[in-house]
Amino acid sequence: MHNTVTKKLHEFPPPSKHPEVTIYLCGLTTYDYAHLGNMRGPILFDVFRKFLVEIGYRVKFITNFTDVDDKVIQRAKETDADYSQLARKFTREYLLDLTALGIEHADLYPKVSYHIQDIIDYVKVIIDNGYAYESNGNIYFDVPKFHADKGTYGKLSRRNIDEMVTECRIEADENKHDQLDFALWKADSENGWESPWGKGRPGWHIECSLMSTKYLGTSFDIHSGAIDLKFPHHENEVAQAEAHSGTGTFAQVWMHYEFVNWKGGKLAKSGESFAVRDLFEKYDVETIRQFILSAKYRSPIDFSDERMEEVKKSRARIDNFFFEVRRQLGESIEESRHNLINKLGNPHEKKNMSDAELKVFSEVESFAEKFLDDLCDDFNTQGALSRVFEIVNPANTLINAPDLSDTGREIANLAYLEILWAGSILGLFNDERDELMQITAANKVLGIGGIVSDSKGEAEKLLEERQKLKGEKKYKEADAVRDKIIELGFEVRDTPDGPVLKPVE
RNA sequence: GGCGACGUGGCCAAGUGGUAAGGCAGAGGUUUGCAAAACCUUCAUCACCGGUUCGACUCCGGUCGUCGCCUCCA
Repeated sequence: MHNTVTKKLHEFPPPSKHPEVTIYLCGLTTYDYAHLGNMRGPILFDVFRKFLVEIGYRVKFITNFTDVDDKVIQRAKETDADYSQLARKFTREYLLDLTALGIEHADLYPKVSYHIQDIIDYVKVIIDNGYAYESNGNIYFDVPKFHADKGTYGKLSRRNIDEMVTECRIEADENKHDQLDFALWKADSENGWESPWGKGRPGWHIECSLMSTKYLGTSFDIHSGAIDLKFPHHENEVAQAEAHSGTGTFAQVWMHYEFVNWKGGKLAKSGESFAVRDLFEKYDVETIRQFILSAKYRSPIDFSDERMEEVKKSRARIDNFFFEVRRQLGESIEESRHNLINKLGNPHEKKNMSDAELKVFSEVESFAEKFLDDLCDDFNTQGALSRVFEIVNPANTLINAPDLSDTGREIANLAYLEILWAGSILGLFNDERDELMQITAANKVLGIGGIVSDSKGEAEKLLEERQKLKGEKKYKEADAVRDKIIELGFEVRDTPDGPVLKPVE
């Protein structure tokens, strides 16, 4: 894993941590619908967790909700709403989006509003330790003092504190001793809670220090968030946690992912943006997930309809392979990868394979290792994804061969199962049984009723008609019938075994 | 001004000190009544300039360019 602090790759998780790893991801401020950028973290960590579990770890994954915040309060004022209700609404909506995207729930979603007393206690300790002071009902973190004692402020974001004072754009505040100081607690008579310093509410950074360490311990394995949180948010979290615990061990690894950009700039709720759920109408959730996974997490990724169409098309190749495997194997499809690997992998079986079969088999056989190796390499999802396409080609060659043998059929079957297995980690490549459920999940978010018309029966009738016309060599008429079938949402494929219908997305 | 990331074929995107995965698009071909699907073939010397090295796209320095953060933006 790449660590932001060292800018180097480190072995992760450290062997001493086996078998449990602890992860904290900075979550969402709940004042609006989530946009696609907000989903990069959750999608990445959904895959990362599944991957860690696959290679034998137990994962404790926590991501928070910032439901007490300037932005929430401001939005509530603008819309004349109660701010805690507003926060609850968007928390709920966000969870629906996560579900629609097939993202496994975190182990815990702590909210700021449930941790006010904890935060007050936490701030007290920092004050007692001498790293914070009170000023007109506000509590500020004393950055210069902390830095003088520990010398670590700016370590994460590689900032020089002396230069920051002259160059930074933080506005001077009468209450602060120093420009760099930041609020741990803000006086707020209107939306505040009682505290030893009067009515107020937590500053932004304190919640994450408190909630991460409360549930994961003073020192935990990964702290993650988008790149823009590196400074000041994460830098301040480190300072708070160290000022609180007195030790220099907060997160072992800092993992920052890049932005999702759109039209040359970043997606942001404050700028031009769109809600992720708006995409559900146009793209199925796997397309969205595959798009996010199609670049490394440390690179920015540009969203556009063109990109999404490309993803969709590439995905269609896999679907077509699945379709062909299911069509040809039908009932005889073997469900266990291990059975097939054991059977096909024994020397006797190998001896009877043709050269072509042997070649494909060895590629399929080594797939899983390559796939996991890529993910092991700083979570290279794009590399892992490309492995899937690497076995689709040879497997397609096999299954479409006119002289397909039983062995060849089994090898193709194995390739199919390997891809399903990879998909279970990536949250992709569900076969048709699950497709309907996902559509339903997305539709629930959109409030669309799940009406599925029975067009298949009709299409089948038309297909028979087309066959008859073809037999009479009335090709024009046959093509017209085919057009009708396409209108019903099916493709017609003429296979050596006769025509078949394939539902179009 | 400070800090950070990045610049790989028409587009997107991995990767590596020893001559560049994968996807999309393009061209040609096999198959097909046609189409669809599939397969085969074909398409780059890695922004530029220096340096280190037997050898660099990969390491170092510089130049140019793009983007982000420094504003409670994921």
